[in-house]
Formats: sequence, C-alpha cells, structure tokens
Amino acid sequence: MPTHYKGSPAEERALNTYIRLTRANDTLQAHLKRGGTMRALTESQFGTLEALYHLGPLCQGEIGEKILKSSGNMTMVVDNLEKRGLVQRERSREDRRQIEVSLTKEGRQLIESIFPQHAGAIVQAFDTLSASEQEQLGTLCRKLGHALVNEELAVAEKS
Amino acid sequence: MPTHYKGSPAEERALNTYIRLTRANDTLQAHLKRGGTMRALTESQFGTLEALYHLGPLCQGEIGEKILKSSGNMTMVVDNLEKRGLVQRERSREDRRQIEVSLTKEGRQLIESIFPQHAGAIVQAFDTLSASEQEQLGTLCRKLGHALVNEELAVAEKS
DNA sequence: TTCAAATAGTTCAACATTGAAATATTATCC
DNA sequence: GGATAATATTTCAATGTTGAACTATTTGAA
Repeated sequence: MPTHYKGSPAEERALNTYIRLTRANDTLQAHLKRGGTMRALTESQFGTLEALYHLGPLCQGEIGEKILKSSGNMTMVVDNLEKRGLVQRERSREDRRQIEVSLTKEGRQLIESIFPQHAGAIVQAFDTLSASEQEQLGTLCRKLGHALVNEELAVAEKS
Repeated sequence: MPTHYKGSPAEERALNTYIRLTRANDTLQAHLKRGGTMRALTESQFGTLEALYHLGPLCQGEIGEKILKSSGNMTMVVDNLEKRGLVQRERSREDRRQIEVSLTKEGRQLIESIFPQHAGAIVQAFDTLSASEQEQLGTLCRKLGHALVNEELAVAEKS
C-alpha cells in the first residue's frame, strides 16, 4: 500500500517507509489486542502494570516517561487501575508532590499471569521474520528513534 | 531501552524488536506533530484529507479502511472536519446507506498547501537512515504487516 | 530567609478510539 | 415476494490523549 504521491525518489522512499512502519505498528497492536492476552487492559494500563512489575514502585511522572504519555493522562490511567484494585497510590514522604504508585497483590498476580502469554503472542507475531531480520528491524528502529530524540534534545538545548 | 524480562533468546529478541518498533513509531509521530506541518489537524483528520485528496471522494467506511479506524470513529472525525468546512457529506444515490465524503474547496486548498511541507518533514526525519536502510526497514515492516494481516484473514476464513 | 522558578499532580475541554447496540437500507435465499 | 442476512452509519459509554490552566510543594538564588 505505497503512497500515491508523485515526488522525488527520496520523497517516495521516505514516504513509503513511513507508511509501512506506521501500518506495521498499527497492525501489530490490533493483532495483539485481538489475541486476548491483554485481558481487559488497555495498552497504557498494560504498560503501567508492566513497568511497575519490572521496575518496582514508581511515581506517576516516571511511569509516564516509560510509556511516553502525558502527566494529565497518567492521572486517568492510574485512576482506572486503582478503581480496579490493581495498583495503589501513596504520597511520598521525601517529596510530598510525588505520588508513589505500586502494584497491589491482585495487580501483581494479574501481570504475572498475563505477561508470559503476552510475550508468547509477541514471539509468534514476529515469527514470520528470521532472527537476523528481527535484529535488523530492531536496529533500524532504534537508530531512527535515537536520531529523532537527539534532534529534540538539540532543539530544547537552545531554549 | 530493552525489555527487563528474562526469557529465552527468542523471547528477548522478539520483545526487544517489538519495543523498538513501537517506540520508533511513537517518537516519529510525536516528532511530526511537534514539527507543526500538520497545522491544527489530528492524525486521523490529516489521514482523511490525504485519502480524499489522492483517491477522490470516498464513503466513510472506505476512509476507515484506509486509515485503519472504526466506523464509529469515522463519524466523529468526519463530523469535526465538516464543522471546519474542510469536507462535505452527501448521501449516495445508488446505495442510500452510504455517505460520500468529499473535499470542499477549503479542504483541498489546505491539504495542497500542507502536504509538500509534511512530506519534507518525513524525508528529514528519515534522513538519518541511508536509502538502502530505508528500503530495508520498509521491506521488513511490510513483511511483518502482511504476515499478520494474512493470519487474521485465515482466522476469519474459518468462521 | 524569603521570594521566584521549577516540579508533580490534578482538572478541564476537545477530540480520539473502540465495541456494542440501534437504525436504515440493500441483498439474498426460499 | 417476503423473511432474513448483510452492510453503512449513528449513537453511546468508557477510556484514552493532549495541552493548558491551576494547586501544592520544593528548590534555588538574592
């Protein structure tokens, strides 16, 4: 499904790569959701539980950095996880602006039971690519991501 | 930012590729939004205008297929574009269930003025990858995407 | 010390997104 | 031809998402 735009070769190449990257990502997310290994969790909820599981208690801002979401959004995501009894909030004593979020027993049990299945679904989704193709894809994505992040930092530097 | 999960090599490889793909995509979208070439359009609004521009008038369901969004969502996206006078709706005569969406003059002018700049921003974003790296990345993404879509089709076949 | 700047989180409005239920229309099968 | 299935869109509730304005708290500098 390449672009219909007629431009220079460099433009068509970049646009096609862009579309393919975006569509692969969208298709992958939809596939994993359909697979049912996320139970009734949204991506952000899943990411939050996973971060807490692998990194231990974090304050909301830290979680937002990990899953690339705004602070306003984190309030809502943690609200909904708290309503379901999967995480708990506690105001930090050292810095009373911060709120430490941690897994409850139920949250830990849930993520422990889900994660292996979810990882299995991801392995299966990438099964069509050989090991070296997966490495290549990962390397190219990392290179692209890093370049963009560094560019943002350079821009921020000037202000 | 690799996974913290300790699993088999195949699991770690797939998980790392997954994370890098997802993060590259997120970073890229954020970068393009920050660049300002989308004006006050959301991704879905931009995608809708672009589809109408390159493919001509489409009914809502067709647009949703192009930009991978649900029909319920399309109602809202087209609503908001219509409010801004960028598209118009007309009920189809051949099939009165369908609604043809087309660009207004304002919509056409907007996308015509935006698209080249936006394409330029995409070229620049991918500039860090060589031409052959871009081709490789595109090829790997297409392969992954196609495999997942075909799998969905095979599943749907059985029902 | 005290006041200004920075930081963490919340709130809010606007738009996005899905999935399910509802409506309207068209197609199909007996 | 008429019941039934399929299709296109809308509506709704729940959640997500951002960015901006706001509050509370901490930090840093005069």
